Amino acid sequence: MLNSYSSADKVLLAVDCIIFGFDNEGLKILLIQRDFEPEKGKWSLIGGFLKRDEVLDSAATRILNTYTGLNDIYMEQLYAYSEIDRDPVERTISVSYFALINIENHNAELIQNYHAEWFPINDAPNLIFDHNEMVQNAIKRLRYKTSVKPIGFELLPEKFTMRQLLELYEAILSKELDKRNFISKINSLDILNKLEEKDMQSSRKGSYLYTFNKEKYEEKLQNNFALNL
Amino acid sequence: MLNSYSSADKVLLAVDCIIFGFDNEGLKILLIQRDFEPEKGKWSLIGGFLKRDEVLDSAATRILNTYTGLNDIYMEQLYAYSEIDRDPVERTISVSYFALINIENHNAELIQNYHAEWFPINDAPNLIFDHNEMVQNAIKRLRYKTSVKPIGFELLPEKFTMRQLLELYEAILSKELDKRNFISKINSLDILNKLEEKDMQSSRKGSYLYTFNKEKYEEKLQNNFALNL
DNA sequence: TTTATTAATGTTGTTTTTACACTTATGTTA
DNA sequence: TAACATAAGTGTAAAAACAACATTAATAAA
Repeated sequence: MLNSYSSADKVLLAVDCIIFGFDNEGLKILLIQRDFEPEKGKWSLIGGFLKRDEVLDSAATRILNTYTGLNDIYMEQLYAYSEIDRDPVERTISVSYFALINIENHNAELIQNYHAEWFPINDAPNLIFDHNEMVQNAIKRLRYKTSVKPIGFELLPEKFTMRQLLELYEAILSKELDKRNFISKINSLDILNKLEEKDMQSSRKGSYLYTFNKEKYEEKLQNNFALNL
Repeated sequence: MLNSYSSADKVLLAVDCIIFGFDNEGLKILLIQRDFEPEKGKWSLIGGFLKRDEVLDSAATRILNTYTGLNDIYMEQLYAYSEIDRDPVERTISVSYFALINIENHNAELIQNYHAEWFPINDAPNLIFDHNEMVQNAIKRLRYKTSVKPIGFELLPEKFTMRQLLELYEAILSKELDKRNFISKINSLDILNKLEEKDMQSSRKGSYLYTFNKEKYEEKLQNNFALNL
């Protein structure tokens, strides 16, 4: 029985993560300042190499966990980048993943130790290799996903206001949305719980807080829907 | 200067192609009967290994060309499959690509020599490894693409009737479409040329033949659109 | 000339989407 | 404590898109 495809070439396989977060300033990505050559000191996506006994999804979650301390995060494979000289050191194919995290949840100390930092997506530094392209493609995918899955919620704190949700969608789609139409569309999805509690930070009147209805949310995650915003 | 990431593991990287075709019997995929171990004699997607000095897209077009003789075919990268034992011989990550070809154009002799064969998508043999899953995901992607790009046209002969186009879309979406609504939606895209010429095969009356308007077609390829069928 | 067959064509009711402005609640300030 | 300032909350009407549907037209064959 054959036990190798001996004539075929082997390559390094990397995983790079586009980690999206959202806070009151807008949509951000988590970047790291490389502390090794090549391109030491330059900004980069968070990444690492696939291990021999590891599945790509596991590598992505391992890498995310290493740099943020987070587990059980929504991640999705995006695309394999394979330009010959994309990494000048050695032929490396990189598979990109995107993750959505609540920006307040991550381990701040950890990311500080790694020289990682959040940047607004429209005001991020130039990145090494083909990472700029990876980010642009990830944004596209995020926009698309947003329209077929109730995915944006991963980015918000547990309790949030309608305004926060609206601003999140505006940041993802980078366009203004009509407040009333947005609210009625979201309500028609029927995945939110309106709480008694109000958030008094943002206004005199205060605005109601919402949480997701986990069950209905999971249900919608299964069956795609169309959310035309 | 660093010239290797010496601690990282290397793996084999394969490319597997889901090749869609369409004829008067419906939507089909091109499969090959393996003539090497493991799983010799079983049906499989057409695939091969990435070479050291080769980009994934090139590998995909090389493989497609090898088995069909075709060049300049629309191909798109889909997904990287990385289960540890997906290939029992050796750890292999496979990147799937899908291609759309006009079933009458390929080199029939070539595919015969390779023991390749067209199968209706709903009546294909069981495939090796994770190839069944790859095919199912490719069908999903094809359906999606169809709704945002005028992509299905790649599968038709140069001149085609509205009925053929309708049946192609019905096959891709696997549902019946209303003929009149379909035609008016297609016409609203404004990417077809209606010829004087009629196809007299299918009826006494004959039905007008159409070609794509290349320019407008290219234009639509840039800017996504929504085609809700 | 009749017949049989498929092609071609438009309208209407329903649903969805968009555009749009005033009132309410409440903390702050005079 | 009354007026004020601020953002929250709410509904409707017009326009656009969609879905459902049946008749006439062209031609080859009988």
